[in-house]
Amino acid sequence: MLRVRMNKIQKRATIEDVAKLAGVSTATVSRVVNQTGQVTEKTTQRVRAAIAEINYLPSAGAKSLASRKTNTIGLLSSDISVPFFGPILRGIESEATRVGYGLLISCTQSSQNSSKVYDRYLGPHNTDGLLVFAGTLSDEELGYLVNIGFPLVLLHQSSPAGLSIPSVTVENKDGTYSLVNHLIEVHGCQRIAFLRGPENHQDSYWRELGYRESLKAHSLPYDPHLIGVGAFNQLEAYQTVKDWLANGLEFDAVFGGDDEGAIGAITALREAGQRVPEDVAVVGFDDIHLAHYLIPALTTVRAPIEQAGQQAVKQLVRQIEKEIPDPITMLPTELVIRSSCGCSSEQEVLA
Amino acid sequence: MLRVRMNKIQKRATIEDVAKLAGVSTATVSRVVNQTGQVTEKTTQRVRAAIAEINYLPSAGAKSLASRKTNTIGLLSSDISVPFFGPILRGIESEATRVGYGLLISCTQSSQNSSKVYDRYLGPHNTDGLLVFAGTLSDEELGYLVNIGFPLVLLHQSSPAGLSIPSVTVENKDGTYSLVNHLIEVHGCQRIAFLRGPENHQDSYWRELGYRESLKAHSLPYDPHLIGVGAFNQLEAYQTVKDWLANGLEFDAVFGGDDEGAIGAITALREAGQRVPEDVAVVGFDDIHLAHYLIPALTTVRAPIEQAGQQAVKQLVRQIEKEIPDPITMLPTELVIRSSCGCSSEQEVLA
DNA sequence: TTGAAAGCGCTAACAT
DNA sequence: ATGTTAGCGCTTTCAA
Repeated sequence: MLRVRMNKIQKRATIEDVAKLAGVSTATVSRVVNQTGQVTEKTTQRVRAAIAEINYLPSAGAKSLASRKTNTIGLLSSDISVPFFGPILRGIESEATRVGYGLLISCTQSSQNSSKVYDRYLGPHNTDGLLVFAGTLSDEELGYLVNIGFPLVLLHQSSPAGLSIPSVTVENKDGTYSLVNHLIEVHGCQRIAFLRGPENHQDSYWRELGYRESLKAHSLPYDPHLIGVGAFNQLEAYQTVKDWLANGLEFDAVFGGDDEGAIGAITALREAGQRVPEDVAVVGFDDIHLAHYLIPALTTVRAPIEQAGQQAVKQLVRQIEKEIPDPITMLPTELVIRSSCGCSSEQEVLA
Repeated sequence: MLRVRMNKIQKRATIEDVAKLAGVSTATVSRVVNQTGQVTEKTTQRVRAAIAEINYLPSAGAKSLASRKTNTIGLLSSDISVPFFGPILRGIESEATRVGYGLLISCTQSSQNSSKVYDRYLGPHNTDGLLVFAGTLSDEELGYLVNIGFPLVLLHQSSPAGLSIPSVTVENKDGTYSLVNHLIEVHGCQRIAFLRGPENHQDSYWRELGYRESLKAHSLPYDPHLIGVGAFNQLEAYQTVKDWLANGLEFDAVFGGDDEGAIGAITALREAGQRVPEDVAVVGFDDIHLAHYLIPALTTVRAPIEQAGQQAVKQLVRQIEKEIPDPITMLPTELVIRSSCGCSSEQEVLA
């Protein structure tokens, strides 16, 4: 008795129901729904009314079967919990919605079933194109997809040689260049240590380049002793700096490679009784939420992550619509000066 | 000349191609793909070989059209960038993948088109069920969906009266109760201020209840003057505490309502020259990433967010499979004691 | 401007 | 154990 009217297995309204109700053919309903072809204003009204009346919503499955288009894009990411995933997803979602695409997402621990393209969760069978985060698909898989003409955009990773897949990234080199310039020009740093990111990581590569170019631009020597493993990871950075300190390495600044690396460095420095920034300046990259709240607040580089997501979708949609995408989209970064470099920053905790 | 072999508009392999290649009927291919019905080992092999050879992947659209099942669940969220979105999404994604469902996500600024259920991005037309974050769907919309028998799970929000939609949340009351107990029992706090969260927010409600129960359990009076607006927001919390201080309100502890509120409180206290935790203890709720790094490190309450995501998917899938879901899933929280309450916490920056 | 009808690629009876 | 076949709900020529 508690389950009155529970058995309403009424199937959902179909285009045919609408057609019948409006007294037109399904073709006409399709025309007004998709705004394709000419339909009298009057007919259009009737159809719309019918649609509203029975709460009609076109079946996505039937639609894509008939039109060979899913109107959905896929996002492939290796780890959803990287700090900038939120902002980038936000950018992707808003842009996808804006241009009328659904967003299907999936995490993949890469290098597992690397060549089994055919049992992927995301692909030509359920999406019109894929946004591929760094490290989620092997070159082989990418090659396969490119080969069958499937739209792809690389995020935070440039295209493997051979395949020319459009990619969108941020200006790592420029950002680092400005950052290191600041250390040298404003704070007079002379021996700037650098905590390198993970091997084979594009960001690491370009940041190191920016670091070197800045040194060169100021006629400062590149000293390999000042280069260590940071791996974009607090603990590794901490260990490296601790070792440096134990070995008596001299330096007046540390670029952590990223903000996590900078935090690790600060921790090590502090444990060794060094003051930041008085004794050693420390800077990071990424401007994670936390950077703002550290004491001292971290000087770092900010990238327009959300825009990167939007751009990626734009480039992908271009391909889906058979237009030519930009081969590379490189978003500008911005220096965020706080206190850890030695600048005195205003109270910005509640900025 | 640069575009050799560009025109490969070869359409994707279909089940028929596989059938032909393997010398069987499409029904048999369907059987081996979906592991439904009996098929000889030998035939199975042939089919699998054919599938692998032409890289066959069943069209999702055709599949759902024929089977009336999308094998996809939808996630509706109002704001993708709340701090715990990462972990919860991670839980949702992993569980969805585990049970063989795709994940479609969409953000909705609620209270816009509130009743236009039929032009929603996510719904019965493209998903088998929806995970609904607090504040994304109006009661009316929820009612409509419940009414047509569409599987729903509420996240971080309990069911509106009338509709009995399964929900999964965390133990806000218990968590707060333990937290306040700690302040009273361990640190001897007597006048504990409370920064209330947003109006009509479920978390606010239960946290306040936990706060009051703890006071009562220790025969401490409930003083309305000690209750203020925190709104789960740094700035608001900051203002409130600043006002309190200006007005000479006396208190020996502040529960920020959440971690953001706690941060706002700490800022205000510090500006007024008060020391935390020596003069005033401050505690939060959520254990955001940042909590760990604050100075002093924030004592707070941690919820198993990722598990909440998993549970939500589990409950949703139960409904999709016509099983009975748990009406309410309440995940336990855990007290995280650091320094801001007055405890001396070990160095845990690199924990 | 509108309708009829042939698929789209798959599943699920029903046969065999 | 396997094949035949009738849809699933939509789009899209082609006619009218």
